[in-house]
Amino acid sequence: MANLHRVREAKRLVSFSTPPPRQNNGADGLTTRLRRAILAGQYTFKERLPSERQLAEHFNASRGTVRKVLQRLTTMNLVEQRAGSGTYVRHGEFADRIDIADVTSPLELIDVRSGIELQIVRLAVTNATVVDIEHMTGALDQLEQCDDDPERFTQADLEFHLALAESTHNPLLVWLYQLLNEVRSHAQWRAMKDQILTPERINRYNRQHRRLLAVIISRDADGAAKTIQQHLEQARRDLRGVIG
Amino acid sequence: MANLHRVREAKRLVSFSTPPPRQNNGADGLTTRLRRAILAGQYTFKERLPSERQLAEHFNASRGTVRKVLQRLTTMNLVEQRAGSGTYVRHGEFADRIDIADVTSPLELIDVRSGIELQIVRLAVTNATVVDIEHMTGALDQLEQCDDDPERFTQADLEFHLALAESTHNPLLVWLYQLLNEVRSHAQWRAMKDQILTPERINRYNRQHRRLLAVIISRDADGAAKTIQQHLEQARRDLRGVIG
DNA sequence: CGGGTGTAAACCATTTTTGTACCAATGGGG
DNA sequence: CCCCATTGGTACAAAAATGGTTTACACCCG
Repeated sequence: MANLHRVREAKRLVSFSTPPPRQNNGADGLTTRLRRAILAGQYTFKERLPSERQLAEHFNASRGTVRKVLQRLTTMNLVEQRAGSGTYVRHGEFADRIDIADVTSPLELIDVRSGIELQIVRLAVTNATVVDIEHMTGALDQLEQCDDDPERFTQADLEFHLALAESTHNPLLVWLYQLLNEVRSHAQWRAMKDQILTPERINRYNRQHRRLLAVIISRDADGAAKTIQQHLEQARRDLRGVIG
Repeated sequence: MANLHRVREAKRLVSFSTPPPRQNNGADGLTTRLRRAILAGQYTFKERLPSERQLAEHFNASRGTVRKVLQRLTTMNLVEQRAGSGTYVRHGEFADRIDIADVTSPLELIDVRSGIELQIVRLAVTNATVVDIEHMTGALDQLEQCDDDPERFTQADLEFHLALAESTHNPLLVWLYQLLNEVRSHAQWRAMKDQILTPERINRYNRQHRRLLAVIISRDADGAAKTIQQHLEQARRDLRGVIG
């Protein structure tokens, strides 16, 4: 105990404004470490990762802890355990956003957007505040000044729909929508943009946008759902017209 | 020393600016140091910071002092203490570098799932093949053998819904759904799972699952939409019951 | 002196981790 | 075909870590 005291006295002199260190290697720490490793692709799809006992030794933890970690990863659907065989990576079938973008057709994208955006307007009707509505109105004003330029229209359209998503006040929904936008820009969509976005179509889209904002302001849930469905159905039709 | 203190007190009474910074390791000094470290984001959201004893040693203070500091930080709502577990950062929920999973509440997750899954069943009705239906049937059979174990039920439920998603033959949709599953396990969901999944509720969920599969097989789009909406509405209700 | 502050030590309750033993399933080789 | 080593699955108790609490002591300063 006397020794301890001496050490502490010594440290006291060197004690700077150093913030204390963080600590790792609990079940929580291991979970994030392994999860990151898998998401980063250090273990490829269907690869068998080390046995629980090996992992335990490697991470200097007990098998019970490793087991808890693997269980969490299992419920995350990142990994699959087979008794007597091993633990296999279940993530990465579609390894990256870029890959998923490559295998996604514009029509498939619209199918997914339909689900997301319908939910967005539903929640927007109930959750949008006055400030949100101001944001959307501003974005819509900008949007309507892009009648002729497909490039600017695409950008402004994205802005408007993003403001719409944010008005739900659901961060997960916003996050998902931004993810979809990344796919959207990578997909073959860009190639057809110029073909699809004729001035007449842009005008029609803008009328739909204006109507959509109106029904949201009037808190008309059914009307909003109907409007967004018409909007996306229109987009789907236009797309089909260009493709086939 | 005595003089210095008296001067400080005098100044404080006259309420002049900036009391001389006691950069020492008193409770006050430690509070501001730790508070700054947390506000500066040196400890990320939900991170477990060192134990009281470790902090005490690091700051060359006694555990009692550290304890007082942490108590203040707790009342400031910057930090949360759990007996037997540790002290966790409660601040920085809306900082930039965080995982979306950490900031998503179970209710928000259900709102998003509603949109996605509704679209999934819609597309499943039109796109599911005989093989897909076999997959779903198999998953459902397994699901119904987990009446009593919340852990296994969660896993089997995930499997069933995944088969459902795959039956849409829309890779983007499947990819998105798997993304949601990762969030689902990270969130506070894990903590409530055992409270929510009582045997009766599991049974009710399974009846809804069975009905859902039936309407998909019979290609009844409206019925499927209605069923999945009821299913998620039920989940939302159960969740609300546990939370509030 | 008395009040405020910091230190030290001990003990409790809870949670987490570890250690251990055994079982069941898998897969390869004799 | 059977044997057997390896793997995950499970259960249980001991040990360790952690916050919660109390008590006693020392110091400083009004």
